[in-house]
Amino acid sequence: MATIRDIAELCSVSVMTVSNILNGKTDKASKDTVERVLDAAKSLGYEPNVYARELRQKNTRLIGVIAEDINMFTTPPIIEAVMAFCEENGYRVLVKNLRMYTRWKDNWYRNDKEIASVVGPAVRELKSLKAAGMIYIAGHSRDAEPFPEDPGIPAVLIYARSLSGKCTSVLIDDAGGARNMTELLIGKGCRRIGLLCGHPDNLHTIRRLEGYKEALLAAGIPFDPELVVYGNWERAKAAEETRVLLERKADAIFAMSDEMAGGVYDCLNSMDLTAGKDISVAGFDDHVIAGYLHPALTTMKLPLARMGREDARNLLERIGSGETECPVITCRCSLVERDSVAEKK
Amino acid sequence: MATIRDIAELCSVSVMTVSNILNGKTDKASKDTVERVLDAAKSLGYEPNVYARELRQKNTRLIGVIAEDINMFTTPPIIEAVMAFCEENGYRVLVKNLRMYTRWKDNWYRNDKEIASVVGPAVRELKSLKAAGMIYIAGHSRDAEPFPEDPGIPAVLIYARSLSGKCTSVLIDDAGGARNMTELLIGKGCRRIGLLCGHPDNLHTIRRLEGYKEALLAAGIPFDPELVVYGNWERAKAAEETRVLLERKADAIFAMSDEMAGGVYDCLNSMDLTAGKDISVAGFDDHVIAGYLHPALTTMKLPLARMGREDARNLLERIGSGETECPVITCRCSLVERDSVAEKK
DNA sequence: CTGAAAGCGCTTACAG
DNA sequence: CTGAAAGCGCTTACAG
Repeated sequence: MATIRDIAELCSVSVMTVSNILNGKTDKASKDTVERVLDAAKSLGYEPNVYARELRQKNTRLIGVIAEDINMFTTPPIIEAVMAFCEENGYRVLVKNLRMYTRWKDNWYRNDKEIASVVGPAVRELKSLKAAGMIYIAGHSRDAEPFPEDPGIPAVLIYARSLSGKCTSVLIDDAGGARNMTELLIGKGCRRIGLLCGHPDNLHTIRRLEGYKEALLAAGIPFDPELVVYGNWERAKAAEETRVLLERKADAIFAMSDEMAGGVYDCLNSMDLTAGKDISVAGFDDHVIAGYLHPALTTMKLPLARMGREDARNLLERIGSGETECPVITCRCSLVERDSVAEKK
Repeated sequence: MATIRDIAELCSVSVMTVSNILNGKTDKASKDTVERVLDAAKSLGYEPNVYARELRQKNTRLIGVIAEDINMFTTPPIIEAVMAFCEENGYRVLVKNLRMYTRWKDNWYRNDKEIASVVGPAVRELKSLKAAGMIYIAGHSRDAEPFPEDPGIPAVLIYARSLSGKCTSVLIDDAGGARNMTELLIGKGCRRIGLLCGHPDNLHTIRRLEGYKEALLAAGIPFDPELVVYGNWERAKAAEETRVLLERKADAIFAMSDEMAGGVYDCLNSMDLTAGKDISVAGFDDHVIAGYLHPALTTMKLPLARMGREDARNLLERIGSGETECPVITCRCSLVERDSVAEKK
């Protein structure tokens, strides 16, 4: 590996001139020298030694990403977008995977103390690596404070809301997505839209419920609490709750996740009913399964890539500007119409 | 951040004594000193400066992972397993995502030159980071040489086969998986098993076809080339080919991927036929969609986590031992029986 | 059992 | 426009 010194010797200049030129401070040297140094660097295949540079400088070009679980279907598209943006802007990205799901199955998000015991070391490692910024990708929306001791560097939360306001938060427009889906259903003539929710205390649940109510209100349809049932984001429970909704004469079922919509289909199948024919069914997420359910599921697509990009953009901006204001950024979902919602006869 | 020097001053010893002790060379110091230094390190919250260490040492504790695309469903579980194993053994993992799919859609694996133009910089970066080892995660099986110029450090390929033998290759036992699935089908009484393949020149295709033939041979069933059709791993084409297979009186359809099995279901649905009732259908992968297809799809689960672990294990072993022999490691699939295969009446 | 010195490859004031 | 010197935090021979 060629070093700055090799270049200096080759060009008969000092290492610091080379350093200056390589760092773009070309006004400090004559055009001739600049050219000779640049040529030499190229011909020697010079690559700066990251360790030497970062040891000396206080600021690195490293962004640390902490993902609660890269096996959750929402995480890889976000990471991909974050990496793309950061790398285009000359930052390296280091991903730490907390493996929450493997560790504790579904129970992990109930236990903030255990989470802290896993997040802590990851944050410490990134700080000892002198990361210029940190991105925390939560598995789902909630109020969270992954950096209890002030991170000390710009930080962004995706999918979670920071209570302290010390991090930017990037969130899904849950209310808007649910409102739009409910409007679609109303437009098709549905009047008794059953809402199959996730856990009651979950932020996605709360916001999507708001959106549902807004749409009803705007259409002048009275809100009937009987038509709102709670599941646990899982397929099996969703199938059970579907039966309840059907007994209550729902003429459409809007599930808050595609996996739960899978449960709705299970129930319909067992009763020889068909989505989009006997009853309209809608999901949320645009998970891969949506297109393979039969009939294909109409759903709201999560703006994962956009969230990743907005997130990285905000972070790099704050790193560059020293801005300390941390906004809450909300990204819109988009409707994907397939075959499970039909005009009501 | 506390440094080695702070500890030295606090304990009134030299920095090198501290360095020795912190690196486990405790035989070079008195028990008393060891204890005092360790205590001081803990109370100061000492974290070694990675940059300083890696600058000085030739060997780092960094494993570089290059993924062709982390959005492929096979990749995250592999990365997760790799990270888990490496971190348990004190290695950091840096993931580079090549974003092949985003760049070139489905065409990327046909163009080795363009691939090289993207892989090259990633490899160079990892080498300039002095990675102790490299892992390349391909999107699918093929003969590949991601490190055309000798990597110079231990390297492992997942999902691809190295022709040069300069990398360990970790592969799926495609032949075994296909053999087992075919045996299952034969055991259920099927005699005309239609095989819905991927691209003809693809390694998965070739090996799974072998396994299929082996099972037929063992059962004394003559191989009928009419029952083998080729798709392109995609759903739509698979639906078309299913029709061909049905015309040729297949009594079961074994699709080489779950996504193609989705196409089989599309065709059956359009003809009012049901998998597991009118005809047996089997897939390969155990992709999430398998459980949401209706009836749920019987398939072969890919050993992704095991591949990741075996891979990391081999790499760390070779880093530790200096062993240069590069084995080809094959991991078995496991059968997941659901509802799409039934006893033939 | 312990330490003084050199050096990894770079950047940062400072001087000329 | 150019350079000599110091130093980032650590480890590596070498000496005592």
